[in-house]
Amino acid sequence: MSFFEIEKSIPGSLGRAGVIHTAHGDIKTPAFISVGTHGYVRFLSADDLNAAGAQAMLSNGYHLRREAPEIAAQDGLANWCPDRQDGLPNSPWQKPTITDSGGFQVMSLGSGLGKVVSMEKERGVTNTAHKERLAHVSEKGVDFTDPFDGQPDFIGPEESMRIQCQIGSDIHMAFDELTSLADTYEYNIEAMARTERWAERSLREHLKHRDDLGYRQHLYGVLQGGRWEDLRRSTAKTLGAMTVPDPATGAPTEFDGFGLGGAFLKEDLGEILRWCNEELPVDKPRHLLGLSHPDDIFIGAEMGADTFDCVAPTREARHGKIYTHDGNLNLRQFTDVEKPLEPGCDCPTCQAGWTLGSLRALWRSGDPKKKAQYYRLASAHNLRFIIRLTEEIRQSILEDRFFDFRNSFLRRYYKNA
RNA sequence: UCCCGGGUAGCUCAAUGGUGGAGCAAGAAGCUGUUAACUUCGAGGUUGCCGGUUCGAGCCCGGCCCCGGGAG
Repeated sequence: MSFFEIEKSIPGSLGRAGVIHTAHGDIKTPAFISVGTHGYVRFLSADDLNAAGAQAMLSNGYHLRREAPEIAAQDGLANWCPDRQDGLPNSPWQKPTITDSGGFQVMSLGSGLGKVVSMEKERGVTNTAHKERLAHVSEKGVDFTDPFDGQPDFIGPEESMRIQCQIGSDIHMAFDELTSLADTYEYNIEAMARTERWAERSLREHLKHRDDLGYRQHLYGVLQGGRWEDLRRSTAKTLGAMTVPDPATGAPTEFDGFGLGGAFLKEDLGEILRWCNEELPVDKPRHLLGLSHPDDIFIGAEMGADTFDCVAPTREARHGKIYTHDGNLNLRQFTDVEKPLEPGCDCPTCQAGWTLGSLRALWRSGDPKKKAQYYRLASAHNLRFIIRLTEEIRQSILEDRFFDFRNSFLRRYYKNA
């Protein structure tokens, strides 16, 4: 059985529905992967994730670097009981897992430290001064300063691969450098070429350790190149064709899939994904890193992305944004204890009868336990909303009605925008 | 009844006699491979009341009204 199978494609476009097979279960695509940076999704238990229809969880190699040996000793991330900070009981996820390499932190602790990741042109992004950064890039790798305790850590491709292979996620990302919207064409050439060299080193190291925990772990190469067509097509060809000899058999070995990375302007996203995916091998899965607003998911699915991850559904829930088919609600504005979040919603929160006013009361109370309950209920709702969206996109592809579904969904969702 | 302390934004409190501020709450905006139960932003005032001294009073003086503590 191959790692990835395509079940149906969208006629005339790059999109498809398929299934990824891992040692810890299958992922039916397109799929949204919920983000559990520290090995668990904040304020949601494994049972909550299952109730929301989650198929997989994405954690972070940088943030779990110190726990990695302990995770390996417990047979990998799927079986690991994390020491949770949100008061929920510790229990393992036991389903497919993905880890990011720490490449996002190269930007978020480096050039983007203290800034938001924006897709809006008019926001005018600037880079953080070098001396203020907590991540400094060299050819060898990245010197990080831990944002909490100030401890230094060096992580390069080899270190990232060893960490991820100890964590034992089913899918790893090659160690990459995410550039910011403020970076120039010239800097993107430099960073992309370095990311390609890091990709080869990542693949070489990964092959040494991918079976260390007794099951096959997979590696995705990550595409950068900013908003430039020549860079995107070039790196897609380079990484799509990259091979390294398997240390056991000597057989040329490729990446198992690809991560689509970068900071995007919304208006550029579709074109950039098209450039990448027209060049990448068709039969390998592609993960669009870090996006989940409905318009982005539709563009991603149309342009051939198979999986998505993002902190937005859960973070925005904690910050009072409630997702609905008619657009998002700011919970601050809703006090009606009779009004449902969304009539007919199949999420556990709505099924249990929670309303906008009752959730708002929990959120605005001064009681930490009630607030934690709010975070859980709202996160479950938003997560279910986005997961259901990917389920429906998948179904629409299988039934040959993707564009009809897209048009009706987006028209309603953004009608007030 | 007397003594002491206090009365300033919704709350807790700042403010040499010289343009009344902060934290929290409330309100609004933002958030896209989590430094994020976070960040940003406005708005909010007859300084208990009445009078006096002063160029100028939240502040000093007198009276009154509340609140807390103590004494009897």
